[in-house]
Amino acid sequence: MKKIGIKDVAKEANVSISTVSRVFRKYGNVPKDTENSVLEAAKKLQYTPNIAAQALRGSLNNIGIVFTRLAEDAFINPFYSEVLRGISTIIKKENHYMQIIACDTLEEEKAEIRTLLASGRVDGIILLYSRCMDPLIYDLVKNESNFIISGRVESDHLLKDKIYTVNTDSIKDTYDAVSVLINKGHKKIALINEESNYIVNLDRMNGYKQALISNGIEFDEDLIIIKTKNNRETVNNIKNKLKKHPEISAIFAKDDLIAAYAYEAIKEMGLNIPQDIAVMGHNDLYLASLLEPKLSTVRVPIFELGCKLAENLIKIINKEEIDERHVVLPTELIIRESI
Amino acid sequence: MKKIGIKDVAKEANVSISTVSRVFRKYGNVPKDTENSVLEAAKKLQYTPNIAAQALRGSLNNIGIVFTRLAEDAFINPFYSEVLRGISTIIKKENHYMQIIACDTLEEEKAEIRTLLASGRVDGIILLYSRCMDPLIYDLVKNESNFIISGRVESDHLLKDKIYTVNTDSIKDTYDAVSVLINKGHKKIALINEESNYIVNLDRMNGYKQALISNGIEFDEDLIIIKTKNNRETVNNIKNKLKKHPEISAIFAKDDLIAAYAYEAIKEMGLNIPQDIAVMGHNDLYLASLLEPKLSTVRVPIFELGCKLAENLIKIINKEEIDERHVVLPTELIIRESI
DNA sequence: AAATTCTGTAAAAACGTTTTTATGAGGATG
DNA sequence: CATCCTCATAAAAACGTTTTTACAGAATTT
Repeated sequence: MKKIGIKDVAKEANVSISTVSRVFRKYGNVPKDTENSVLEAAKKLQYTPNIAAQALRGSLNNIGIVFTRLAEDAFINPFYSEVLRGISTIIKKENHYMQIIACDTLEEEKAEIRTLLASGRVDGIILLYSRCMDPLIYDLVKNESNFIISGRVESDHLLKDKIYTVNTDSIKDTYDAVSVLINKGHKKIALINEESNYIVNLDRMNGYKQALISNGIEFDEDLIIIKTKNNRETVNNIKNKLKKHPEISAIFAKDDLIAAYAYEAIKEMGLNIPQDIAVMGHNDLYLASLLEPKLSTVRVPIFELGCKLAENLIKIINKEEIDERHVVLPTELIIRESI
Repeated sequence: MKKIGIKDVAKEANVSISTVSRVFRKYGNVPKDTENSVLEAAKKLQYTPNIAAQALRGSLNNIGIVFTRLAEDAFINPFYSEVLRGISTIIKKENHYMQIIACDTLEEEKAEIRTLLASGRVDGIILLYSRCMDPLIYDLVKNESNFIISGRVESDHLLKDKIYTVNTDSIKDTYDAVSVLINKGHKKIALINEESNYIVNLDRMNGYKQALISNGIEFDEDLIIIKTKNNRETVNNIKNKLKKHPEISAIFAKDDLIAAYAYEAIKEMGLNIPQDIAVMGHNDLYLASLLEPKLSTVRVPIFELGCKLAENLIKIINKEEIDERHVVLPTELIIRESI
């Protein structure tokens, strides 16, 4: 089955190649009847413009979405699904396409992104994370690449005024959430966090600490639990911590998914939520209201986050004005049954 | 910043364009020292081949992944995340890329897929679903498009021998799962299913019916609950059904996510799982073991499903031999605490 | 009526590769 | 020493568009 191109349409319609092109590109200067005969010929031949040829003159209108961490972890958290949904909504409206990027190592990631951008496969990328002092950022800025970050960079980052982000105020969110626990009378509050090389996790820690301090509670390093890759291990770590510190009466989990592990640990120990231990999560995944008792958490407008990321990235690509370089979205404390 | 191309590299290395190309394409007939000077020049100039130009001669090496249903629903079920993870693993190994496709209407979907394939943006597509008598299938076969289906088509589908699928034996899985409930003594078993225009849902219904019949239990249309878009509504529908038929002692849910709604309904009614009502799910999402009590379910090798889909699609694209046109993956009954 | 502008279209250049064809220099063969 | 290979490379064609430039002929202005 021979591929049909603009040339065939031109022949069929008895016009030149350029006329066909200007009909499709809406270039103007083509009378109605000529346009009609071209359109008719195109329809008859089922003509679809070749995207590679178009891209050779312009762009593929592709944007890359970078899932970080090992590919293993990349898609598991429903958070990502929801961001994706937001991105997809905008991307489509703007006639762009989404390319998924998930790498196994940081080195691979950097090389892959470089190639993707340099080769023109994508016009820009969305980083769905923010690592501390990420060399990738420097690389991207140096190459004047189009990109936007979900999250934020260090407050004193040298390139802060050259990059774009969409974020929630993670420190304040955590501060508020932990404060609620404190106001309920909890004095010993454990924090379950993830690896500290992601800014968001630093922020959680920071908000947690500040809440304690500003309420006159001493920060105790030993009340921090770090989630490991092995879920069972995480549950056991939580149990051990609870055994070691029976005075712990509340837990703040960095993410609802992690809060679920806390639930598991607590229940396995025969304790009750919230009577024995209160639990607070973060993100308000749909999971939160399925847990028993229903999880109190911080609602993050994940879908809107995705939309804003896509919206602004496209503006960046088109060199349009962006009002806010660093967008901060509002969150909401959702109190359910777990505290 | 001027974009540098093969021409610049050629000039830098004092060779012709074709020599540079054959170095990169490993075409042979180029001595080590020439090769080295080309490579050096390329490195110095940070040359990356333009993907659009390459694609104009060959292909973009893109495959499209079609999420069906409204974009709203597309990404919510962790099932899709997991399939995606599998696909991504293979795709990368084969030096291909993934394009996400999610449409709002069937009409849009058909047009979009047609354009995507005809324009050369993607070389083939993976359909993450299988609709009954889907006109799209006919369209794809007629156009000799490369595609593969997650799921299966009707047993007597005219094009059955022209398409490729990867699936689990959904009828048998359901049959087995429901049989377990029956063997435990349950006689009135409700089924929570989804819209009947997807083959997988038909299969669930079919397996359910056959299990009943072969155990001498009469099928009762009124024990079927269809999930609606509104989650709260679904929970209420389940509650109403349980009130109307207090003799119901077990529920089989088409999907773990739906089983979670059953949990909610049962708990809100003050009943206990599994003492009052046993619940069985399907898919073994990570959610299943987080629910309280832990959900019994059918484990589907979702990751492997994704891998196989990608593997075979790439074979189809490369016109390689495929041993099985319709791959059926094994499943496993996981009995936890909910029955 | 001549000069100018406008319209509609064609021709051609350009995009950056890959691949086919051509070519010239040595080397081997008769 | 003429012929034929082989090797390394260059030149050119091709991929399918978009866009610039060119050019007739019609319409308008002077």
